[in-house]
Amino acid sequence: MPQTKPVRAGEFLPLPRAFFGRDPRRVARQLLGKVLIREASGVRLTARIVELEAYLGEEDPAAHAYAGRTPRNAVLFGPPGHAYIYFIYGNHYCLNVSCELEGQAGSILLRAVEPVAGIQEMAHARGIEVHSKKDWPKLTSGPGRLCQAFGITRASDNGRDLTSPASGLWIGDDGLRRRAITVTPRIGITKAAEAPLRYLLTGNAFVSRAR
DNA sequence: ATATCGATTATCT
DNA sequence: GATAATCGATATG
Repeated sequence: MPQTKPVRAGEFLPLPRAFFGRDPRRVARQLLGKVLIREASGVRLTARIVELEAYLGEEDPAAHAYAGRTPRNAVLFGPPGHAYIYFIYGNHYCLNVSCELEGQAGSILLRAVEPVAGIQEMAHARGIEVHSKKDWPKLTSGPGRLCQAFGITRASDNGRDLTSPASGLWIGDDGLRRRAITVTPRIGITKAAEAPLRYLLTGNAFVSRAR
């Protein structure tokens, strides 16, 4: 679903529901280069999506939906384009976007974004100081980091509609034409660890590093 | 530069 | 009781 309508600088168009109502592998590729937007109390944070992973639902042993629908993963079984947020390792939140048609439970894990606007607000939320651009990757390079930078928690944001600017957390298109994509195995998992389902912008300095 | 480890809780066995 | 789609600190080369 390529962007055709021109967009003014700093302006974003929301993505239609149908954008997310497809195979997570296709959605993942098309989501690279799009922009995550948070608008709360008059402040706007934006960051470009540079790394993500596809999870294939009930057929994917690494997916939270593998064991079927539970209270925790219910959002994944609902309509596409919504935020599924989970808490991990007793410390961190991670943000997913639900994909595929209702009843199927595919999703995309956002692993890294490149800060565009609201740098100081992100630094404050992360509890760190950024003195120059070389510090920016510490803000949002990693699934836990980007959630902290954007103030995303399960309590505040699970189930949010990411296609709607009114929700205060959404994904927009500014018309940028992305460059090449690199595909690798997913990071940090033990089941189905070899499947090539991690997608990143080739050469981008804000992707998370393998641990 | 890489390696190892502790934090801290929801979820599952 | 064990594990987990992580991170930051510390140790070591």
